[in-house]
Amino acid sequence: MSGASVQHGSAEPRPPTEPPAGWAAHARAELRRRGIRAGGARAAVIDLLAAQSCCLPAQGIWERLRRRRHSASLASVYRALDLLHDLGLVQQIEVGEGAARYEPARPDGEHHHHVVCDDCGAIAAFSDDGLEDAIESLAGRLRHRVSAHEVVIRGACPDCAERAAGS
Amino acid sequence: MSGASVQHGSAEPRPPTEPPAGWAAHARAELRRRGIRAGGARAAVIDLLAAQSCCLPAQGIWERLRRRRHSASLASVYRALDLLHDLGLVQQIEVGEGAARYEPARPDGEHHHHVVCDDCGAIAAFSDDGLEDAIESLAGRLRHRVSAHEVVIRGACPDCAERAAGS
DNA sequence: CTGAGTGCAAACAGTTTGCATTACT
DNA sequence: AGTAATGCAAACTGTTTGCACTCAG
Repeated sequence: MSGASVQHGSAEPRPPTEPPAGWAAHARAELRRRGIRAGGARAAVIDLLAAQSCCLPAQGIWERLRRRRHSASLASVYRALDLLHDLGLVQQIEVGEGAARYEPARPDGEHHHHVVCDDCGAIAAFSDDGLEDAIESLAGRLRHRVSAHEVVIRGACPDCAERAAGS
Repeated sequence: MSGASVQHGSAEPRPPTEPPAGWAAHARAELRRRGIRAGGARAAVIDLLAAQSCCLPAQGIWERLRRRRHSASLASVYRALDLLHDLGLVQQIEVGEGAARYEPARPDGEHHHHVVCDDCGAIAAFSDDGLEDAIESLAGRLRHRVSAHEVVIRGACPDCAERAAGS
């Protein structure tokens, strides 16, 4: 057993993780609770994020909204994301392509990290208990009051690796 | 033992890690080996990076060069960093402040990661064997051909945490 | 009715690029 | 001498902001 040891750890880059079930409702409730309105653009962004699941750049979110002929200005998308991020409802991720990416943050704290293909730039998600444990342990030893962490792994994705080896 | 278990693991955010000893020479040699010239700006950037040690943004590098009245255009700084990064001589780091940061990459592969203060934005370095082990193990289970990884931890730094608790 | 939310366009910051000039080797 | 490297300034990209308008509560 070695590759097989992947069970609850699920270190395999999974196909775009399933969208967090009640996230949209959760987010909306949170906004309402704070007396923040959510008609128009803000609501559209929430719905879209809830449907997608793996991190999207602001521009990507905006484009998708367009296609759904749910026009919203790019500025409003940024504002909505910024707000949701401040409320801890979405996580902002930097994979180093200049543009920030956003994805819903599950209320239960469950989360994943990302592998970025050196070659084609594809982004996949993975989660690994061993990694989380190591970080938790580390967090206890740091003098910082740790609030979050982010891991980015780089490497050729299966397809690109094969293509490179093949030729 | 708990905080004391920090030995070779050195999970403590260390004061700006000591600059990698012969890095400048190593970098220069590597350039020469490839027939790449390194007078002017490029050399200045190498020297500066070798002296500093923890990640600096491009602008910061440029400013420091100015102060040393070693004028070099910002464009050249970016070009130099880009080149060095392509050659694997410097690592590019994104801590999510919009600007990329750069630091010398040690030839022996030894490296550290960063903790960013949520409050004041200060960046500290740390390294942790447990974390590295977990990532190595994880890398083996991924289907990607892993080439690098980057961990960013966020949280209040000791000073800010204390200040927040104090008031 | 009233202010929070939105759209638009202009402003910004970081980074990249074209081209003429400089200076290593 | 010949060519890679540099400087300058303009172009680009992602993101933010000011202001007038609109719509949800």
